[in-house]
Amino acid sequence: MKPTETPPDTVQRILEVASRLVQTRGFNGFSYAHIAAELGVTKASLHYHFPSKADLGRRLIEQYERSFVEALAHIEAETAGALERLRRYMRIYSGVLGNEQMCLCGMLAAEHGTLPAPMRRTLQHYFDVNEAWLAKVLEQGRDNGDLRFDGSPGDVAALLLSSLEGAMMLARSYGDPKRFKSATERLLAEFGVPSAAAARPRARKAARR
Amino acid sequence: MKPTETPPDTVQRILEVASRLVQTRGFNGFSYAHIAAELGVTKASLHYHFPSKADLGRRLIEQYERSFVEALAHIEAETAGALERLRRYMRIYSGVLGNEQMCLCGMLAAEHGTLPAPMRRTLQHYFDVNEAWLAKVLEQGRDNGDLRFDGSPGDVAALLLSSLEGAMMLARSYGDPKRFKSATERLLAEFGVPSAAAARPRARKAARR
DNA sequence: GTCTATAGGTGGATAGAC
DNA sequence: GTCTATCCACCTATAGAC
Repeated sequence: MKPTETPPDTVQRILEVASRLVQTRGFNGFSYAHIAAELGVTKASLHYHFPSKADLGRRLIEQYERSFVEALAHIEAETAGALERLRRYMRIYSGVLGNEQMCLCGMLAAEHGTLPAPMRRTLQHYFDVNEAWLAKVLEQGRDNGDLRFDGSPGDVAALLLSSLEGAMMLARSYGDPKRFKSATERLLAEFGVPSAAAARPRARKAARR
Repeated sequence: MKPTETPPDTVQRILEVASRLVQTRGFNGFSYAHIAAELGVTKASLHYHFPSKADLGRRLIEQYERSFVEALAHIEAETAGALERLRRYMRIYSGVLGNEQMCLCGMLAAEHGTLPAPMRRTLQHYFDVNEAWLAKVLEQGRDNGDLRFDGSPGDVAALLLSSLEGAMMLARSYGDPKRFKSATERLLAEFGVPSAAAARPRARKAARR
């Protein structure tokens, strides 16, 4: 039995609203006043749960990373092929963009120059975890023949992650999610699979010139 | 002879400092006070040249786009091959990143949700111009055999631009320009040239598995 | 064109009552 | 835990002297 936990969990509600605000307006574009207004509480009570904004920011990243790690575990449990896993990975970002939001950490990466040091370190960790997961999937896929690419899995993972973040940013700026979809499909086709994406390896190359 | 122009040009000096501030701290991360302090003038005199911050922001984008258009013209004048033009294009961004700065417009794209409407429109135009130039180079390169890629030049241009912006953002966040270099080389190799990059078309593909 | 001075607002953060 | 009240730093912007 739970002893005396707050049932709807104030902390969680604050984090949810704050996360959405950062993902739409950026860390320097939202304030305690915004959160307070949306939740119908005062700024002071927010400071009770999150003493400083740097504190709030750090915990936002930590929660975001946790939810990502969970999602990645689900992907590994529910899919077998490397290509399908990459697809699912990209679909996570698709979902974020569908809500007209930017990836929390992509947004913070842009604001890196003004972030408190603790947030920078936590942010780094998020990217490291993502890149490591992608590299693992890429390597396994290459080794069992699902995927084909040149160079190290780590380098490809880094480019993949960068491209996804950039594509989200531009697609959101254009207000056109199709831009993101187009980018992900091409990335999968180029890096992932000269075999599976087109069901006929050379057919599409013939479309050149 | 020049009649009575302000020699070091106050407006230009303001724009230069402001641009650097936006590219390192973001539009919501700098203030008139920052510029004033660096130039040794007062905030009030800045407002004389740029009445509102939205005004300043819009003119920053316009100037950034102009300098880009000039650079693109130089590239077209000095190089012939599509691949070399793409390389030169990427080198522009490399130079920006080398100063530990983000692309002005990539930064603003992240902050899109909080930008004044006039800035949003001007920003869009910058991306349109870049994408159009890239698409033109890609199409010409494909038609004369310099480049090979599937799909429309426009789609590839969009991915290329997105990937570059994303790669800049992440590389700057990691404080590691090599991450950007690695990304651009791979992009050139994948999209640009199964022939020129490796001087031996199939050799690198053979490195799979 | 640049200054001083200031308006009017919002930022993050704290003290202390309830 | 949440409130009222308040602090002080900073923000964008303007008025008016020089």
